[in-house]
Amino acid sequence: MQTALSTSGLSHAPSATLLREYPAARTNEAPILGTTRILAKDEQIFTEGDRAAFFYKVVSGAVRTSKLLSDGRRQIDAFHLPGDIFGIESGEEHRFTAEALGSATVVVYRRCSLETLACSDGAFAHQIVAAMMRSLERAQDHMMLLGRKSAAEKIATFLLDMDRRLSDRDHVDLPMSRTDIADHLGLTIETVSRSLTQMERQGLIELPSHRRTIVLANRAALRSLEA
Amino acid sequence: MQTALSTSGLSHAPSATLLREYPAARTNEAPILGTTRILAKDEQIFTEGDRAAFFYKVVSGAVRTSKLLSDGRRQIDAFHLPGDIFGIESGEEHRFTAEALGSATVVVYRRCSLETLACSDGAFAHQIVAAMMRSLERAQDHMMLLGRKSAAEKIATFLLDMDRRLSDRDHVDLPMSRTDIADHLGLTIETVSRSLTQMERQGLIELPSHRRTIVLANRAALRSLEA
DNA sequence: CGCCCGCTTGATCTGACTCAAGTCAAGTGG
DNA sequence: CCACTTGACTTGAGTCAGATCAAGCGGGCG
Repeated sequence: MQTALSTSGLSHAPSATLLREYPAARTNEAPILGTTRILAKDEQIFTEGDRAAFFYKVVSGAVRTSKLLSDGRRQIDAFHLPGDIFGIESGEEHRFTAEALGSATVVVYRRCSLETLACSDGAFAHQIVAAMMRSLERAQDHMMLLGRKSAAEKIATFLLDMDRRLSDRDHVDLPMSRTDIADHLGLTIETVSRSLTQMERQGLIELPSHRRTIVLANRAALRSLEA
Repeated sequence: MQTALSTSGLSHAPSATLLREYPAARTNEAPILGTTRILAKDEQIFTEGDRAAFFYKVVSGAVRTSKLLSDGRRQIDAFHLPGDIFGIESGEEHRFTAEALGSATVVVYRRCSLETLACSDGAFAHQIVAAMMRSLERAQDHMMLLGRKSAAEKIATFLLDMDRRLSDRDHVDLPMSRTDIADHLGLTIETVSRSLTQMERQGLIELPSHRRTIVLANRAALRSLEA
């Protein structure tokens, strides 16, 4: 598996760079090598209950990790954007399903057990632990949102978060459907739609195409709505 | 680094034993020493924004960690029971408030930075990482509960979880108030109360004293209610 | 060949109505 | 007295059903 010549200028992590060496063939940079995998829209990366032999880092596109209840109700715990690591488990099995939101590319790393991790190369271990901590912090903030915020507050928080993580200047191009947003925020698709429409009426946002581009016209007002 | 002769018989963790050496004076057992601290009911251990110089393990009693919204709405992210570790942060500040539920005892450990952690003693680091992973897994399961479960399902899940974690045979002695339960499950105190009353009417539980003792009369039915 | 048009499809939006959970205000009992 | 329960009423968000919008497809035709 030969790596493309140029991964030049691909700094996709907004925060600290994690695991720089995603091209598969770059040997000796880290104790664990990664191979890239290209995914089609909605392609499944792993399911709840799968043996957790690997973990992943998003290179391009976006990934959702979700859980299902027996009757089909779904909770999307997180959206993973370029630079984000997902699929780390302490047990033997994946506790989520991971699917590509659109077409996407991920790097696959062989799982290292927690024991191995702690003893292995410090810098590498540190990156993994940092990714875990970030997941934990996001999950904790999200519990506040799910348990205590109103629909409008949830949407405002979500939009500002997406803006921060993937803003193209003044607008956000969401990689996910309304259904995904609803299942992430603990709402229904109708409530998501109505909230967005109302925010547009109030001049907080613009929805130019009835699709996935959203212009944040008044970030300050959104922030005050966030609660 | 000498290991102690005897960390005799003090296994309070229901799961894998973590950090056995809480008595303060036992030197040289681990790279980080713990001193015990005794807390009164509702005493604050740290608040959101405090410098995160220490982390903690519950010895006896119970602790809640919570976040507040500007208008006072509260979300309790977790209850910590004997053996549980809380207060680990990746940043410089605590992101939660921690308070004792009743009178409680905790061991205080000096914080080690993530960098130090990764390089330090393998067994110790492993215990910390395992505690973080457990927090993450609990948070993830709790997001499913907060986002997608009904009031009855939330209560059933909560009761079974408490039963598992501190069951005294057939009944549970809850260490927290209805208000705490409500703020943990994303409900109001009235809804918690009504749900419990209804479960009693249906014969799923018994509330002998109108207080914090709950008899789980029909665990199987509770489990099917859990969704 | 390339364009237009009608049809289909998938996603989103909207309106009318329902209901689970919240709010407010008394009780109750340990 | 304080934590908890209960009842009466309200409401935010869900459900159901249908409309709208934007793409994509395929065939006929200039």
